[in-house]
Amino acid sequence: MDWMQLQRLAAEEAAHGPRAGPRAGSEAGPASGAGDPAALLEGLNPEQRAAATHPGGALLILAGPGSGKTRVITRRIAWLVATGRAQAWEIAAITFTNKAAREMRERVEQLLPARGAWISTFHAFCARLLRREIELLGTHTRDFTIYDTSEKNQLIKNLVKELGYDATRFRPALLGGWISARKNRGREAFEAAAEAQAEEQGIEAEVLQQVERRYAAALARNNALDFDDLLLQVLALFERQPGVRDAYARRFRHVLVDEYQDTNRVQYEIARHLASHHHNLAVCGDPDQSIYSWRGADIRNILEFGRDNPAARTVRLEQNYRSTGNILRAAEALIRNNAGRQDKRIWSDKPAGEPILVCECADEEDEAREVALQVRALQARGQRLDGIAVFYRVNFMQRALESALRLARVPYQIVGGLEFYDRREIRDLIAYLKLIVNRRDDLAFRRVVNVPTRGIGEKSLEQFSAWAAARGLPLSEALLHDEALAAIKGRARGGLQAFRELLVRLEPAQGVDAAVALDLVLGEIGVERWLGEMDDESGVDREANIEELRAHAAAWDRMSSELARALAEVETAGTTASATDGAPDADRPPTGLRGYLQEIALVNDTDALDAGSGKVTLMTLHSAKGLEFPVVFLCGVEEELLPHARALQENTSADPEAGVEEERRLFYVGITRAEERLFLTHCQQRLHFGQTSFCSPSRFLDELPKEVLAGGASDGAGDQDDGGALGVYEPKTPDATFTEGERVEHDHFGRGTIVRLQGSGINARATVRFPAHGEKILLLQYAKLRRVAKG
DNA sequence: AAATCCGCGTTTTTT
DNA sequence: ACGCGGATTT
Repeated sequence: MDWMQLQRLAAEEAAHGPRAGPRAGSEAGPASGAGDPAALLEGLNPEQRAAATHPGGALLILAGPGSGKTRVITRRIAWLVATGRAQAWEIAAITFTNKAAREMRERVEQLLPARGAWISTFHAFCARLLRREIELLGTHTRDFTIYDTSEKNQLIKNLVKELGYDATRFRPALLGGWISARKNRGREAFEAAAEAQAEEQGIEAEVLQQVERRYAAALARNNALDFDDLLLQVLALFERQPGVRDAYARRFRHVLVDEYQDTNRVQYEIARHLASHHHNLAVCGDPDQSIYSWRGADIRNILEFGRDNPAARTVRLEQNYRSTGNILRAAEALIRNNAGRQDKRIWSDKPAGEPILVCECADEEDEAREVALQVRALQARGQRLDGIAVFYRVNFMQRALESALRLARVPYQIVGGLEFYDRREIRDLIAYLKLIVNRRDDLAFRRVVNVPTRGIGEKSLEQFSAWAAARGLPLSEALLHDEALAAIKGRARGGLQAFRELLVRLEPAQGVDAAVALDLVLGEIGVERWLGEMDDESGVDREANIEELRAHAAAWDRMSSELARALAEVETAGTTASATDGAPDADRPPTGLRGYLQEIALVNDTDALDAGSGKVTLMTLHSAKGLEFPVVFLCGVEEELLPHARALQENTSADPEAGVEEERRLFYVGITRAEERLFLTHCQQRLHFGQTSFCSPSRFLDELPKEVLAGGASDGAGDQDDGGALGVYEPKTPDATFTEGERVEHDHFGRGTIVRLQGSGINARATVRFPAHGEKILLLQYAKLRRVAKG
């Protein structure tokens, strides 16, 4: 989200080289001894060391939460290079999120002078590979566009309409989901299931198939790939072109895959192909943290790794260096309720620490206020805000938390939750950029052909696109034919002509830096008029957004060219191996406009959260995986939310617990992010779709041992004064000062009657009906209410 | 072709 | 409650 931050980062990077990672402290050890193998192993326990120094062959690292997994992988990479077992560029390390990739890259760079290892997500890895090789498949050029989910839905919607179906009944997002599901899991295996499910929703299998076929064709026509295709096309390439497969398999002497429990079938196969020559495949993961089955992740990949690779060495990292005893105990007690897991110990020699606090709140506003107040209290006791995280199950919960934090003047940053790219002006500009790079992108064409308005309406556009379709031409190419325009009448023809000339003028932008291309577009389209015609009474500052985009693009240009320079040095200094040996010829991440587009397609801007930001971090539980914070708040620990109602539906008859168990793992992931303090909150009621619905505490709360909870049994120590903890929490005593129905007086509103009392302690509130002002909800802590005599 | 109005789905989770 | 898309106006 914070674009200025990225810009600053870029500046720093240019000035001082890579900055310290979020957990810089943990890598203090061998920084000085970079390249010295012995120094690289400093501070590792025997298991960690065994994993880091496994010489080759298959390696399975079963890593409990907080067991130093990232540390082991980064040290391993450095160790492989330092001991001459691999060149940096012969290593592929694959992560699941961009955050993880970024962190790993930074930490490896601290240990290792040489850059050049491919450290990225599966998707980024595949995109990079396809930029070089996709033309071998014959369907796309290397300038292919990557469609994100909303672009994909838009395309599907167009197709549904073209087929003459009603897009409200056949909802594009649903269709897209099924198409994606089919691509990701074994295609045949899932086919029947998806169709059955579709039928249930009143969508005929035939429609699904039709749309699916058209969608695949449209992607090819537009020279575009969706997220799933990035993976699938790599697999197709490897399968159809064994030579290419072998070249990469030879080149990547060592392949490492993190979060292996979350790989899907396609990713599994890609990893196997990559390791098919040297067989040095190291995977790392924790079956108890598998939380992506909805995305096709197959937990069997990790459970059966040993079966796939009989010679595999298994290393278990069980010592937890992160959390206090209480937190760890809670996590362990919880996860034990999952059936059929390998019994894995996690242990720590840390003291029990503070108890876990469970807080019942009246509603989501109350909950958010509670979090804000606790944050302030912690801050007053010297807790840094960037050591605090707030997690929630679903994105919509973000709102209440945000507004409470804003009200309490607590600075915060949000991870995930798209926002920025959803803004119209940003999407328009990006569509222009995409169209410049990939002239076949009809989706982008349609988006911007009338932006700013050129008098081109739906009717004339359909007429025009019919002409193009009849000849199998992309829209931007059809535009060059006078014959196509001749058929269009009125104002629209002039508009199309103007657009044609515009595209011609934008042509030179193809090879330039992103910021330069953006400026060219902005200069050509006439920002004034464009902004003028977008309704601005909503108060959104579109000009500022555009400015942010420019700053972001400029920052990216600087960073990528810097990186390219560094890599060029590696190349000239390093080996002269030929291309057939998989040497890093032309092996640089894309730069310029093309690179920028790839970047923003794959990297959510909010991935770059800043550890030194001085801000509280908000994110979903899914985003939280792999991170750690001294203080964690976990909100909405309620039935229907955690476990989520939808997950409960997915308890199939075959596996009646599957849905709940994944939700339990999600909770487990959340708990184990906390180092010192953990707060769990749940509400009595919550606003859902504008309606209040009642909530009961999550079943998972009952699975936590009472002894680790504040106010829990035994422990002897005074839970009651609660001061044993940070002294933060107010005891939950009912506020006896007022009773419902009582007459009270308020400084501002005058006299009224208490309708309702809610909450307690610092959250005690009264709903008071004032004759002159209606009903008001007052925080008793602040509102000075006086009891008045009746009559 | 743009402006306004109405009804419906939204809220799992991410690349 | 809200925003989007479709349908209806002007």
